[in-house]
Amino acid sequence: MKTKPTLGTVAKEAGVSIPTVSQVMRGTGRISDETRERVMRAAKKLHYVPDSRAASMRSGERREIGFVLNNFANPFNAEVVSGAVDLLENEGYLVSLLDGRDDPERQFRHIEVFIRHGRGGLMWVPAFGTPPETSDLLAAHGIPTVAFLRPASNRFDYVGIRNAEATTEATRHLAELGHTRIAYLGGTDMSFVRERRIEGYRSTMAQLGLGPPLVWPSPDGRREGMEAMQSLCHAHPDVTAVVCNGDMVALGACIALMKAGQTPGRDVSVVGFDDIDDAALAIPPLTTMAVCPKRLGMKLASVLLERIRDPNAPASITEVSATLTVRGTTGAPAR
Amino acid sequence: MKTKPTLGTVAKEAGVSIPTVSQVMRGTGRISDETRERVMRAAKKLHYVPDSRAASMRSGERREIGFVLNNFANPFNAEVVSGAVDLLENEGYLVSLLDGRDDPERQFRHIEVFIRHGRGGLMWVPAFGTPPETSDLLAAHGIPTVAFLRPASNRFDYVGIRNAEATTEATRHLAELGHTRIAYLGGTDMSFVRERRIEGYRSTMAQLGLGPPLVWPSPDGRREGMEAMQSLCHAHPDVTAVVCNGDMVALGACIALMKAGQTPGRDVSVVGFDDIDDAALAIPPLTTMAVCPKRLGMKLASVLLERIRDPNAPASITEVSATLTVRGTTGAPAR
DNA sequence: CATATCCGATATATCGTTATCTCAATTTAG
DNA sequence: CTAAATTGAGATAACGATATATCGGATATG
Repeated sequence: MKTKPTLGTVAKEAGVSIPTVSQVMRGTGRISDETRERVMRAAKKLHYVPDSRAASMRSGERREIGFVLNNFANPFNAEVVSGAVDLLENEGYLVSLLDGRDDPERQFRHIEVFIRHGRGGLMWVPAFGTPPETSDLLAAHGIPTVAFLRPASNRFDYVGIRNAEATTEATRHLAELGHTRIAYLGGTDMSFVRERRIEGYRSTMAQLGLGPPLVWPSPDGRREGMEAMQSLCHAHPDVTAVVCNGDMVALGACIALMKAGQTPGRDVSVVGFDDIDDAALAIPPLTTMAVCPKRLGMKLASVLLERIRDPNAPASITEVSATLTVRGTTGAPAR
Repeated sequence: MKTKPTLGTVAKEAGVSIPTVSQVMRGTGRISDETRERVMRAAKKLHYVPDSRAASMRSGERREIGFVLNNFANPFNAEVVSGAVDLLENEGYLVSLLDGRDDPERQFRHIEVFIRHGRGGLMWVPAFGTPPETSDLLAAHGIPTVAFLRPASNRFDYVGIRNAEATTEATRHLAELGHTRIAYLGGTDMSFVRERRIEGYRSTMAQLGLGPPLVWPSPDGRREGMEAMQSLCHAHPDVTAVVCNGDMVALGACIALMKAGQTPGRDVSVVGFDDIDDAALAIPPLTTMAVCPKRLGMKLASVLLERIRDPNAPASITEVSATLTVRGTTGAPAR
């Protein structure tokens, strides 16, 4: 048993022609019950599995999807992926993932890899500074593509979050509790997402007549958030509340506070963003702008499916709102 | 620009034959500098990307790998994947993931999907109760396969952890601190991994003359671990230390303790397993049996690469040790 | 000057499928 | 009882690439 079973070997085993086996396997054409039976037996005996690469060459059908994102390890992304994969799997699609690490050149190579390997659709979180080259490549191959979180080009569908609206709500929530020195914590470069979120924060600070905005950068991740919060507290001890760029940074900020003997929600208030699974479980549980990453992933996948179904429809824009979810890390400022 | 560029369209653009373009793209054969130049220009202009499906049909080369695991969301798995993907990416392979959810039937379908889509190698965490059918299928297609964590069949390579050795060390550590009522927390069905870990725990308890072993099941995950720990504490308030089946359960157990006003490492000691990134960051930081998931993933990938290189070598067994990493969640029992 | 060698490119067959067409045998209609 | 329709299957040609063989012409060899 060394050679892989093909239509040919099954046909020989069953004593019929190759097209006949093909038709039996797909349930098309006119086949007598007796022949069908014989072919099925032969296929089972040889463990025949059709080769979808060969099939898709001829038929043009592609049932593999690529997903380029920027940080596997981030739970927000993991949950988005899980939602998207669930939906696509049900429709008979196979999803493969590549980590672009927010590097435009790396992303370009990854997209090329997906095209090379015949993916019939792409989901993609475009890195900051993506060259038009990348979009041209996708367009030249006519690959159904949905940009996620950051719009890449108006040629593609886009699924994202109403960022400014969310940070506006977060900032207002803190102000209503009585906070006046509110900082923005997290993110590094001026990515599309961060820009919008800071915009919401800034404009609300100004509108409410609160002090000058204070933006403190931090890479994504629990440890990084912890370290950034430590340096922020050191540099600006008067800050009593922070709006965070993401839950991981927020959880890190809480760790920093607790290490310094302070209690999140009492001494300093913290608002996260995303509502990853761990947010509700943390001690204290994290107040956050919830977007339900799993649902977002399913939305993303369904937009892609629609695009595949109708490649000529005009590019769509889908934005979902985040909802303020008050838990334990926000409260009135200490006297 | 609607039709996807192929060797044919590039050949026409450059005014040469199809095989010539193919040779230029792959850098084989004898091609004059002038022709090469012309072909390259045409390829760039048309955004040509070779179709690896067509190529692999003819050449037999497969550079796609499948990975069937059982829980995307678990950070341990995420880190293993990240290690494996890093290594395979460098060798020019593309990895796709499917979540088998520990269901043998689902796994069988996933493996079939991977075969159908022409994967040239497979990494696989076999579900408990995998039927011989699954191995037969893989064998019939001659697909290089490495079983991860649980050996599926002696036909395949296996990469795993010395589980019994690790829980022996964990239990001994707790006993040396003075604990006598030590429970085992986590896992549900009697999977290969859990069986071995419990075996190490049981035998050490017996060897040290400690009370009857107490095994308390829990699904994987922070929340589940928390709930299981709560019920364990309720049913057996005399337990002063727990050996956990994984870090997520251990972190959940710590949350349960803190919610009950107790301090992990003072009132009750907790030992995790895996050493995921969050373990060191938790408050208090988690004592755990460290296996470095990223390195493990790379090991897994390298075994697969060797298997692909030499399909006829005898099946190998690779086991790595976990090392006790003492942090903040273990200490002498309270008076 | 005839023959052998090498260079640069093309012709052709093939991988495992599916789409389309053909075709003999059987059934139905008139 | 002949003509038309139906049935069940096979023949053939793609899909986009690669492997192998071929081939004219330039160059080198004896």
